[in-house]
Amino acid sequence: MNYSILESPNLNEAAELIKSAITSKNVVLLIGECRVDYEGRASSRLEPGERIVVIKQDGALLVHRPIGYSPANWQPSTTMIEVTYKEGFGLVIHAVRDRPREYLTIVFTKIHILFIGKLLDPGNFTMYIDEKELRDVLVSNPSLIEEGLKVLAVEKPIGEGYVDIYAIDKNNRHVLIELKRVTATREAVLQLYKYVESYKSQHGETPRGILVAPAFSPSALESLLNLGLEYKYIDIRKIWEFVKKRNQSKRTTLIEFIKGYDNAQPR
Amino acid sequence: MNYSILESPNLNEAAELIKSAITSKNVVLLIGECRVDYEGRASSRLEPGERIVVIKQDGALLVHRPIGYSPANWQPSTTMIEVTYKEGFGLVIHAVRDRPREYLTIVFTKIHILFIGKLLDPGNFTMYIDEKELRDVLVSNPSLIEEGLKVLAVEKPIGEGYVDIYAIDKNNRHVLIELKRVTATREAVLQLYKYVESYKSQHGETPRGILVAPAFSPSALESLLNLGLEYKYIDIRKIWEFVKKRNQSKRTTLIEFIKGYDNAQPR
DNA sequence: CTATGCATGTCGATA
DNA sequence: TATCGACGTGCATAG
Repeated sequence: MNYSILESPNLNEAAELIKSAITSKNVVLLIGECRVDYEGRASSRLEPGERIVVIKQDGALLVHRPIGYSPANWQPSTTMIEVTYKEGFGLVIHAVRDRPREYLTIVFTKIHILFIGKLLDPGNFTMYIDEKELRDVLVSNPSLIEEGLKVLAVEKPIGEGYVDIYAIDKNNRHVLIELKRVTATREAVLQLYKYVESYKSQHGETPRGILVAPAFSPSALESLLNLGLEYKYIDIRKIWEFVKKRNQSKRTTLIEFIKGYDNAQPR
Repeated sequence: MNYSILESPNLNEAAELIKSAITSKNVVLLIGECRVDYEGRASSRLEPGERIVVIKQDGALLVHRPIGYSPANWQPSTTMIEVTYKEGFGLVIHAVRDRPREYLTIVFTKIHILFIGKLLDPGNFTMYIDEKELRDVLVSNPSLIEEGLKVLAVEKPIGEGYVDIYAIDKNNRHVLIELKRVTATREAVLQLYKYVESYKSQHGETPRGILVAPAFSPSALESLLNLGLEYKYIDIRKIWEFVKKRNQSKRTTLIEFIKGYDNAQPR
């Protein structure tokens, strides 16, 4: 990695370095005292304090306070960034986003650390189970939902939306299935209900509606009952087994590897 | 700020430093070559590459790639973090979250930069227009929605939820108002519909339902029509004027200040 | 390009 | 503590 790091740089000098770093698509990382204003969909002000600011190679910008997952302020990657030094004022970073039109202004009065570098990150990122993958597994193995179920369509347009799985049961009754990878709430039930109602008015036939999820909130269960809908628990671990099989799973996960490597690992 | 920074530290030494840094609630920032595995609600693997890892004072952890707003992997603040050095393997960071149970494992094979420091960040963060503020403005100025409207309640419980504004119109008809600060989708319409239906079954009287938003998706408009609900555009800029008045607006925003300071500022 | 729905969403408020 | 809904949600995908 090509990088340079400065401690307590002169703000004027820092401005020049950051400018050219952004032009040449380097990552810029600043740790220091700053304040931040934002105007756009909302409007906010962050009073002075010590923070970490990251400007990424694609113009994404993050202002991180010393606690919390989410940045206090930010700008996604579709951003024009402008850096200037204003005598007696500070180092000013303007980040402007086009759609929606949003302005972010950071003023640094003191920089402790300035890092500039080009990060080489060719590593692949793979997500093993998202909702799509869950759906694929259930479509390939509909008996995980119910014996004798036959899938007729996936993401079938019903009214204004798309039902995750459209199937027919062993009694030749049509079934609309809504999937949730996480705990299903009342919202999910209402979505399914909407599909069932749309289907009814379109086909003059009342289909079964099944909400499939690893867990259900009490209000979801209540709504299901009220609306005459069904539900089915699925075990996400069981799904994993299928995913692993599907992926031929020749590799061990890193976590398993480490567990094997050090059984004394405290937990 | 109290901090220390090391370039290309020995991994073993780094592990010790990071351990005590976490114990003493410092921010830890690493730039180097690592790989990451995650297992929890989903499951992912990130192959080796150069990244920025931040461990915050509350245990929040972020793995940032050189592009993009969002971290490739992360763990929110309710996390136990464990750091070990494994000879011939690397510096291992385990972050375990309790509910939901999730594991994040980072293995560094090379650290370019190790920053450890206690960030002092007392600065207040203020959001000037969020949905609450929008609601407050409309409650104080219901004529922005409709002439002759009188607000009866805010966040009134209806059935299983809360309608943003409950009012009565100039013809003494009750009105349920759902607010959106951004483009209203079909979801918002369904939410409003749910309130109207609940209200009807509770009071035996059909209230008007108005969806108030700065913009509406086509499907939202269609649903509104189908369900016999009304809608009203609001101009977010207009709302801002009211908010500014409400805040007495004695201060100039930082952005305005800078605009005034440097009119030659290119844009 | 817009509309739609998922997300390891996160976060805060509330019952 | 669990649930619910907002979010400057961001983001990918489909039409």
